[in-house]
Amino acid sequence: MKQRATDDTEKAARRSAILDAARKLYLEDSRQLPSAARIAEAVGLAKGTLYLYFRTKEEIFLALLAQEFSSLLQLVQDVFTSTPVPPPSEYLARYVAHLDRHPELLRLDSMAYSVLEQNMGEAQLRAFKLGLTQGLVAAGALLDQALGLPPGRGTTLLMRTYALTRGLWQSLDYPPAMRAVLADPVFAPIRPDFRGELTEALAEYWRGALLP
Amino acid sequence: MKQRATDDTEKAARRSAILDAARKLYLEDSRQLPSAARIAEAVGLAKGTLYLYFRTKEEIFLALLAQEFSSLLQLVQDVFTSTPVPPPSEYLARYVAHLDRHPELLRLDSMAYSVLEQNMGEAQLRAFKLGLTQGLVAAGALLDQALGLPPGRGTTLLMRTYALTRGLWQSLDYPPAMRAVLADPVFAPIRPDFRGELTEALAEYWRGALLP
Amino acid sequence: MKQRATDDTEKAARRSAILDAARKLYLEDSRQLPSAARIAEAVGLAKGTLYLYFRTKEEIFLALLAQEFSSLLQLVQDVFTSTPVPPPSEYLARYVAHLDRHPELLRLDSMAYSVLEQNMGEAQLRAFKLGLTQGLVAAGALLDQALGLPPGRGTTLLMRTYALTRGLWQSLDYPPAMRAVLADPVFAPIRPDFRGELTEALAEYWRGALLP
Amino acid sequence: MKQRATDDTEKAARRSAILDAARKLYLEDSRQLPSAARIAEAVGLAKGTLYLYFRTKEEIFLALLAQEFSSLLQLVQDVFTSTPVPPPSEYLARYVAHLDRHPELLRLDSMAYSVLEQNMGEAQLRAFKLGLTQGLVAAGALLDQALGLPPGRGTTLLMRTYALTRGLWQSLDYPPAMRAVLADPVFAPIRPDFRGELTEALAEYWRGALLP
DNA sequence: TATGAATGAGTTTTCATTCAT
DNA sequence: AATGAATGAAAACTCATTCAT
Repeated sequence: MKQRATDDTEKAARRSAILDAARKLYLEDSRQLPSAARIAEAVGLAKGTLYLYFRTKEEIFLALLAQEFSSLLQLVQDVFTSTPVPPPSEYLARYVAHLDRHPELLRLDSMAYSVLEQNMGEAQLRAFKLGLTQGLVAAGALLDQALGLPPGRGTTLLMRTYALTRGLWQSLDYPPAMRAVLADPVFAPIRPDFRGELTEALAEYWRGALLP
Repeated sequence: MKQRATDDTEKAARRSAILDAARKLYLEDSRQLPSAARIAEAVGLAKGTLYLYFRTKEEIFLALLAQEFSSLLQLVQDVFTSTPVPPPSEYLARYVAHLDRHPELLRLDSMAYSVLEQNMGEAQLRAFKLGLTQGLVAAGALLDQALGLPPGRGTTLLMRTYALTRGLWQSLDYPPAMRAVLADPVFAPIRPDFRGELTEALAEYWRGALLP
Repeated sequence: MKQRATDDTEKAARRSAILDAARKLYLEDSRQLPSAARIAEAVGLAKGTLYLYFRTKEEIFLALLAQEFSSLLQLVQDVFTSTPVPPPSEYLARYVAHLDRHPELLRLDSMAYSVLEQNMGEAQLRAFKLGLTQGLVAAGALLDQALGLPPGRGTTLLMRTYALTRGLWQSLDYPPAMRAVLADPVFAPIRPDFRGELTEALAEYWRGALLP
Repeated sequence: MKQRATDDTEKAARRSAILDAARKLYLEDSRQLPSAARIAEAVGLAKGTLYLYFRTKEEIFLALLAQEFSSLLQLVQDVFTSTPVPPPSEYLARYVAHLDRHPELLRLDSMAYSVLEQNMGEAQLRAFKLGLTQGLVAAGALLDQALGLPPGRGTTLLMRTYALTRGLWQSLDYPPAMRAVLADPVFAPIRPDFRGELTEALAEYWRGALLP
């Protein structure tokens, strides 16, 4: 990395490096957002420099989340613009696989509700939410087209799909400290196998949703 | 309230008073858990006294959540032990209505993921989770019986139902600061009408899940 | 000092101990207010304990200043309630001596203008100023009586006396770094002898003010 | 303004532009010195450029103060070199009027004590103080001549006059937050009318000082 | 000369929890 | 059992100044 990021490309790279460091640190201990000091140290920048690229620590977190959502939505495009159009089940399979490869996504998202309250300007929240919505609507439109759904229906499907995903995650993914607890047979009925449970639940939901 | 709680009834009453105060305070500002000092003041006890009834602040929060879940599961019993057995749609309608009357439930639950990580002993988490599971399994069994489902299926249904609920809530309920933002027409596609959205999504899910 | 200050007397003593430590530390380096951490360490209390006695660091500073002013005004009483009533010149001599014995007074006061802006609630400022005014008016009334002045005149005299004092101090007392500079003969015309200069200036002012 | 200041005239102009911007910004909010970034922005220069003209931010502040004092001393010349020599009262009237037209003077000066401590090299302080002294001595000499005073007496008079001024200002000018407070009748005895109070106090002082 | 990206020191305050009374 | 005084860890952010470009 150059000593100074002077043009826009270099600046974007630096921004990106900060996000990468934050993600990495977060995965090491996802009980809490890494401190600004640790992130700075990990990127090899001074604390103050972080604040040239993000106005608050929460903004870093939000940018990370935006990246994650963006790549999740990208999947819709990847799947439904290929020909012949694959069946929804293929999308769901790849969706689950994507979440598996990006364990930070649902963890970050599950902290979002608490974090967003704390230190975010309305404008920043709006921008974040707007970007998300636009991506969602665009992906939904693709779905409408590929599956011959009425306009807007794809967006709804995607949103409910993600809602079910997030809800299940929070029921089934427990902090390390909790893992031991869940091994106990009394917990069998809630089978803490996120991937299998998600696959099945989504299949049920989509079956109901796509009924004529 | 007596000055000193000597017998078990009095102690339970005091415990209960603490939880009531905590719930009330939380509803006044659900962006964060009320501080131990404020709760104490609201119940009319000294700060230290709180710690005679709960080991940590998070334990108060967890006890509250347990109460909420318990009353939500109670609904299953209320509905499915009546004769003739009402159709699932009635359960769903009453479920949605219950959530409406208990706005603290989903808010508390949405903070749980972050909070539980922070300051909970494993034993306490286990106890909480165990109680929840037992209630869930019992309610699931009732469902199995009433609807003639295979054993364990009711539990699964209830868990997925709640997962969808929680996931949608987090997508659609935004902090006061965010409300204004969501009013913007660009956000129309994600219709921030939690109740309607939930009703429809649950109907779809149950339709898919109950298909032969 | 007891481990815990339970009654009001002990609390007042603790408050006082904090102020004493703050004054001592300030005199050691009057370029800036000592940090909360250093004060706490000096009194032998935890940082947090300071905030049980004062709401902000600035409040400590203000309380200190209030003490100083109070003892300065006390002097008026000491002098002008004795019989026979001594001449004003005696009061002035003792006034100058008092300032000499309390080097922190004028230093603190000279920082006040900047500090007060920073972190003070209006209510606290008001309380401070009000106390000061009441003390000033009471002392002024004593002066009126002792010297047979028209009502209110004593207050005015005292205020102007202090104004001249503070103004001269700021012209003549320079930070250690500056001392060397002032030794230079080119500065002779402004004779950096605060005590002498003050004595003479006050004599002139009072002469003019007490003319018939 | 040219892009690059190459000769001395251009450099002086740039220096002057910086001071003007600093003064303007300071008047907008005199609770604190404007930040280097804001000054740079206001002049249309980069932050770094400021440091080509002033070594520290405090040096900017000091240069500003020097300007102000210089124009205040200029008044002595304006008044006492006219013929016939006007009475001291006229000088005092114009002195008060000047302060009225230059609200930044006393405000800046009142912050000086705190600020000067913090970040000034001894050499810079010396230069500042020296300039001030020379101006004061020169003005004092004019006074001696005009009023037939013993040598050095004029300098003393001016210094004490300014001391009284500064001291009264600090007693009577309060930050905006304090204004509301002072409106309260309990504060009447200290009549927060700087101009009137100053006029009267100076009259008394000069009367006493010019007595035979 | 001018720029502006990078630096990094520095400090208050909150609040869950403990424990002397 | 109840009190409430005492504890102390923990971290974001600003902004004057430097120096690579």
